[in-house]
Amino acid sequence: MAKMCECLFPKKQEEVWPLIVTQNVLTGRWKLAILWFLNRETRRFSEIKSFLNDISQGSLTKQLREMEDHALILRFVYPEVPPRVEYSLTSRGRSLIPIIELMAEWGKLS
Amino acid sequence: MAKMCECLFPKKQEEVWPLIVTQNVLTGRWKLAILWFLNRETRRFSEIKSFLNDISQGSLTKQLREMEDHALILRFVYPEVPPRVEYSLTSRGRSLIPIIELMAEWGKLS
DNA sequence: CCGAATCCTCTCGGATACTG
DNA sequence: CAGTATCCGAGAGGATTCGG
Repeated sequence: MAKMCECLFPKKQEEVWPLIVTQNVLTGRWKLAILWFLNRETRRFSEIKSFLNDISQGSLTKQLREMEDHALILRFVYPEVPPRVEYSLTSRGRSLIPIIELMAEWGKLS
Repeated sequence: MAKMCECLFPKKQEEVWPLIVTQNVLTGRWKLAILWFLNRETRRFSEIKSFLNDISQGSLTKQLREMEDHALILRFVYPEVPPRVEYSLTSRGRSLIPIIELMAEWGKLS
């Protein structure tokens, strides 16, 4: 979404804060699609990358890190060579799925 | 959201298109807040501006134009001097409110 | 295979000044 | 009061290279 950000609203607009919180968490070019994709099942880095087939490795890493920081996804590194890394939704991340689905619904009808 | 954009997914990922459509429509620093605000009632330009009290006139105009282009809001100009302009949700815009509310809910609990 | 580090580009949004 | 026109800076995201 263009940019969703860390805006501060004054006291009297406190009611919109929660909305902005969610906006900030979901802001990022690929995050919605990633959530959508991980909802199906746990996925490897390379699987996500090929699903979003226009994304660069660097960008994907950034998006995943941010989502991990926001506690939306879990990162598990297998102690293997070559490395294998799997990403899955946390319960917090999974709690965003209803929003994703509503958005998908809306987009279908539009 | 940071940037929500006009990504093209290949055939096999067609299922995410609708999600991306919605993302594109909602992308923009102030759009969610504006939808939230206009849902209460029709508002004048200056009312919206003071609600989002950090926004500049130019930015507000841009956001509103985009939303108008996406047919989310309606713009009505009163033939007066000085000008008075009111913005309201279209039914299409109103159909986004459930999403907004879910997001607000989520932000409250987080 | 996955990711860190750089560099680079481009777009969004803010600041400012000006108009009817 | 509402809007347009310009200019500008910040930061998101892409490309590339290197490394474990």
